Amino acid sequence: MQFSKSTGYALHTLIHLAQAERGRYVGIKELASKQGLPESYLSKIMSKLRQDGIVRAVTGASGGYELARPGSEITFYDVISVVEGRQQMYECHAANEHQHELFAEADASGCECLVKKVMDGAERQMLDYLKQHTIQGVLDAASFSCSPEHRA
Amino acid sequence: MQFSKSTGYALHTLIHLAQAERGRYVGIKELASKQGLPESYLSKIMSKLRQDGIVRAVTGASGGYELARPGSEITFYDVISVVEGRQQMYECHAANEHQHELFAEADASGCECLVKKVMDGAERQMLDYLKQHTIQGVLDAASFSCSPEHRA
DNA sequence: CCTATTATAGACATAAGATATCCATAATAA
DNA sequence: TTATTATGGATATCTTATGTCTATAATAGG
Repeated sequence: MQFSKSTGYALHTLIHLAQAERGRYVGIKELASKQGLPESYLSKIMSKLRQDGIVRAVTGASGGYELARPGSEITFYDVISVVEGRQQMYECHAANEHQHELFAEADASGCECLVKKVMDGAERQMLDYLKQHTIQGVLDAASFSCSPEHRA
Repeated sequence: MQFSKSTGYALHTLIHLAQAERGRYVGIKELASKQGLPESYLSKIMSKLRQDGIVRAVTGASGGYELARPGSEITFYDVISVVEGRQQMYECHAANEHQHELFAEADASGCECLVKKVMDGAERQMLDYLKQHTIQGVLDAASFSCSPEHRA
């Protein structure tokens, strides 16, 4: 039950891009070396982010990546859905025919597995929170909470 | 980013135990067959739950398992922590020496990685929700939402 | 005491997914 | 034309989840 490393890589990379001056394309070398991780691997993650419209990519000399929209419009949820995939966190694997009758009345009444109901509720709490936090939000928090005044 | 099947097995099993009459020990055969899953595997999960004080076990003929405390005092959180382990869902793997200065001032000022801060917040939302839901709560919801009156 | 039953623990096997590497190709700027 | 850079596919490695098997210990009942 852990987020993959890829998720962390993606988030840190997007923050890096959000800090780059607008119009400049940042290459995979710079992005990877800043975090001390393999370029080829980060490439794949960036490729996903591009296919999902979170970043734009330009091939060729002086090419690279840039955010496809402002950091204030890229939520943690957006990023995580792409990298982790969109399956739900809980799947009920109990064999229906053996499962207790209380939890297996889906077709008749719409009464689904109540364990799943709770688990889905928990997931929703987390996702809602992630939807409320953006890449830009982290940068704003950083300039505040790490400012000399705040730290003094 | 999925809960393991083991978590589902554990939750369904505990609900089964909560429904058994008090003082009766339910054996692994019954618990496993109800869900259509291998006994040896469920054994291991039950063993963990016992070591963590969620169920009691009795060996020998007519032995088996029972809840160690009322279902109203066993939260989803309790169960999931045991089965999934207690590590946090997000670990920051960015190499500190390469990471952007904004997020690597932990020792000096207590200003930790702000990505992690958001991710930990998200996790907390989910765990709080899971702490508010109990095994007994599911049974109560079942007798209500699946009752003939409600379904009519 | 003997036997059947049941949980426990460890070793082992298998499958799946995450992480990573490598290479050939396409696109682009200079 | 050349150097640079992203892309995509194939492959390798490592870890974790899942599942199986066996020997052992504990207990109830005869």
